[in-house]
This record gives sequence, structure tokens and C-alpha cells, in this order.
Amino acid sequence: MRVRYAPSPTGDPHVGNVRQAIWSWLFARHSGGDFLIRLEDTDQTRKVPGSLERIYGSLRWLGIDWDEGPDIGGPYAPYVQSERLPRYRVAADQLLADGHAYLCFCSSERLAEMRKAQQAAGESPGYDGLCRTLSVAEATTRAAAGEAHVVRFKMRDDGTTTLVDLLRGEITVENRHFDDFVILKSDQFPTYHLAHVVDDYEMQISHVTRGDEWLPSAPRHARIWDALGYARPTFVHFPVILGPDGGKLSKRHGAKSVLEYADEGYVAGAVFNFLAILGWSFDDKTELFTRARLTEIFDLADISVNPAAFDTQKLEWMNGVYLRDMPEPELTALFAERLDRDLPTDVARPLDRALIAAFTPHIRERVKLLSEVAGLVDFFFAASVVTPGADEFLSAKRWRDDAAGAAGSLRAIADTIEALADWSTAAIEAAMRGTAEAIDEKAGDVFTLCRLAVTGKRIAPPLFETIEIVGRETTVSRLRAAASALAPTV
RNA sequence: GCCCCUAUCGUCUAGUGGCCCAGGACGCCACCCUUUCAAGGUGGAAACGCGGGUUCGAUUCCCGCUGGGGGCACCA
Repeated sequence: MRVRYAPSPTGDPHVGNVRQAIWSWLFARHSGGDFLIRLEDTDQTRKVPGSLERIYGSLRWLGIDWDEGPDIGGPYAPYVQSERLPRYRVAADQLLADGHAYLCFCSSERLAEMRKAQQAAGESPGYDGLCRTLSVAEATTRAAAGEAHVVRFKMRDDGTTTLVDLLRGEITVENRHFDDFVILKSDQFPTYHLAHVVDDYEMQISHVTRGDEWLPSAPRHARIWDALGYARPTFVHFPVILGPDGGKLSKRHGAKSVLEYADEGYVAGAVFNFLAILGWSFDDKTELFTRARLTEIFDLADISVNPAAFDTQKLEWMNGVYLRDMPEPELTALFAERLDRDLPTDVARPLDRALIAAFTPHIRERVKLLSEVAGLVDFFFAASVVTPGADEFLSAKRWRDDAAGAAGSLRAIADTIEALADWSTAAIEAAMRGTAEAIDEKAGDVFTLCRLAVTGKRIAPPLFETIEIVGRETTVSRLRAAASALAPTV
């Protein structure tokens, strides 16, 4: 088995594209076959600088490796189409010599007018075959004289073309629905149609995997393989991915590149897992798989052919699962790296690694995205928290009309904490509960005030653990500061 | 307009003629746990697009319609 991922350098690969790479890679690795990268850059006008590096980066991030490619070469080098021009020329000449193709001198102006007329008449657009009637002698003469021309493949006739797609079975179409399409452009570059056939053949690709959008033109490719005398490969057309709304995947709705997902705090394992099972399933219940496991069980035949909508919520859930299941040291490292990036600059660097390790177990199941971490734990780092306004403290029913009572409770807890002998989560909890009882308040009501005072947040990691990590001194001062803000006089 | 692909809960899917008054997951709702929020546990609502066939019997096979997606470039 030899499979290739053949991106065009037109920007960052989006998720649909990447899923194709994942499936192709999984298929190759499953069968012990080769996986290679080939750059399809025959359109000189659409090149985007840096694309190739971004493509490599996306693949590497996901843990996809390749056996041959532009960067590492291989037995069929070069792996960049713009460096393989002579090969396409040879193939085109062979097609010309065998009568499967002809030179076309029609100008783009004539082509445009023709199309316009066809559409006005309600006909389907397509080349009318004018130059097909030219004698070989005349065509050769005009070309030799330097007249601009393209090479067209003789596709249109009375017959039918049948091909087999691995996922859909046999597909037969009538050739009259096709026109004679261009295989070699006037700039001497091949079109995709010719280039990929020549390359996939020469590179011994066994399974031509690609997006669904190629299905309608697959008959063209089948005809070229035949005309060139090549044995056809197995065609596999992958479904597209739809946006969350079921419409086309667009930049608006998360048609993001995987690199952007990395940026937002998704981990590679989750993204790989999610994309692998989007439109593919192993059985009726399993959804969480490691890369290794997927490699073992992946089968192209289990892909469902209808387009799947990208479910961001499920991806988030899965990312949370990956984060929770990760070994703690690894998670701590991830948090540290992320916090270094996200925490405000006034927090001194390097960040206290021991501190991060201390709170990691308490926030790991509260985080779905790495990008959420900073907002959850910033108070551990700040010298003083931004104390919420009084209305924040008094929003609970118990304290609504009792700022003095709230301040008093805070002071009582501060006194308790200050005098606490044993500094442990259990001791802190016991003492705080005892204090609440002693001042005849409900524990929950008091804890809410403390949470606000110590973390500055309504939603935070568990209180007692948090206090233990924040430390006695800081806790007490934050408690007293909040109390003073609520009721200046004792 | 023409051509191709496709059709199970809101979403991703299992299902390959009877096991299905359709199973799992995300999401949603309720309850439990609980110092907040999560996580976790339990339970619940939620689907075979429509019409014809074929068959003793169709979610499963065939046809049509409708819906969805894609394609009709000297782009890939």
C-alpha cells in the first residue's frame, strides 16, 4: 500500500483537509504501507508563501510522519510538481501521439464568449470542440510558429466511463456530459488532471485518496489512466466536513486550521481523535482512541460517505477528557507553558513551577481548553487580588442587606485562619466550618464570601485547597481587605 | 440549467430483511453528590424525510419525489 497526501500550497490546511491526511496516514500505517507528501503547486498564481511549512507543522503537531516528501526526498523525487514539468510534457506528447489529445488554440476571450452564449441558451457550459477538427499538420505548424495553445484531452464521445470508488462502488457516467478538458496549460504547466495521474502512477500510489469534490471529475482521470496505458489505482473519495450549522465550512464557523486549534488550547491527541472519528466509526460505542489504537483498527471501509457537521462542543468535551486523563506531570508542564504565555506581564517570570504543580490537580477537571487556565488561576500569582465590588459580595440572599454581617463573618474567618495551628486542607476546612457554626451562619454563605475575597472570583477551584496553596498570610490579608471594603469600621 | 454523491435523534454515528415500539456519544433536561464551578453518578426527552414497489416481513433492497452536499476554469 502506498498512499499520499497531496496538498496545494494555498494557505493553512483546514480541518477537512487534515482529516484526509489523518485517514490516509491511518490507512497506510494500518497496512504497514508508505505514506508520502507531494506538493501540488501547478497553479503558480495561487501560491501562498509559507504554506508548506504550515502544512508540515500541522502534520507534525498531530503526530503524523511521512516516509517520502519534498523535505526528505525519496525514491521518486522530486515531490514537488513544479519540479516535475518534463514528465508531464512527455505524458502529454504521448497522449497527442496516440490521438487521445489535441492542441487547442482558442483564446480565453473566445472561451468566455462561448460559455456566455451557452449559458444564455440554457446549455451546460463546456468546450465546444472547435480545435478538435484541426488537422494534426495544421496544429503542429501553428504551434511551431509560436502560437499560444493548450493541450486538451478527448473526453467527449458517445460512450460511457465506469470507475470504482472504494466507498461507493461502481459509478458510470455518459461521456457526452463532459467536454474536452485542458491537461497542459499554455504556460507549459499541467492541470491537476494530468499531473496527479502522472505522479500517482510514477510514485506507485495504490490508493488515490482525496476529497469528495473530485468525484465528478474522477471519470476524466480514469480515462487518462487508461489512455496512458496505466493500470488504474483504487479511488477513494472522502466526504467533506460541514460547518456546525450544516452549511459549508467557512472561516466564520471554525474552518480553522489545526494550528489555530493548538493555539486555542486543544491538545493534539484530542484533535486527532475527534477528526479521525468524524465520519468514521469503529463500533456502536467506542469513541476514545489513541493514535496507536486507531492505527490498529482503522479501515477505510468504515467511513460514512455523507458529509458530517463539525461539532465544536463535542471536540471541547473530548479535549476535556484528554486533559483529565493526562498524567499529572505532563499536565502541569502544559499548564506552565500556557500560563507563561497567557498570564499578564506584571506577574514575575519565570513562573513558580511548584505552585503550578500544587494547583494542577484541583483545576484539571475544571478545564476544557488550555486557554481557560489563566483566567481560572491568576489569583495564585497576583500579589493582591482585584477585590470584587461590594454588590458582588452582597448578591447572595443572606448578605443582601447585611454588609456589616458579611464583613464580620470575613473577619471571624480571618481570625480563625490566622490562629490555625495545623496548616492542611482538612484542618482549614474543619476550622472554617467550626467558625461558621460558632457565629451562627450557614457554611455555604460564609464560604461564598471567602471565595470572593481570596480568589476574586465567584467561580474558582475548591476553597480549602486554594487557601492552603495561597498561604496563611495572603489569605488573611485578602480576607481582611475585603472586610474593610465592606464595612470600614469594626 | 446539466451532472455526480448522499439521506437514522439538534449533532456525530451503530444497524446491513425479522435480534429495533432502533443502540452509543456530544449537547439538552431532572435528580444525586457538593463550599462555587466543574468532574462523577442515576434517570429522561429526542431519529429511521415522503410516496410507491419487492417480500410472509422492511431503517435495511428497487424506483420516484423532496432535502442536503459537491461539480460543470488554461484552480486545485
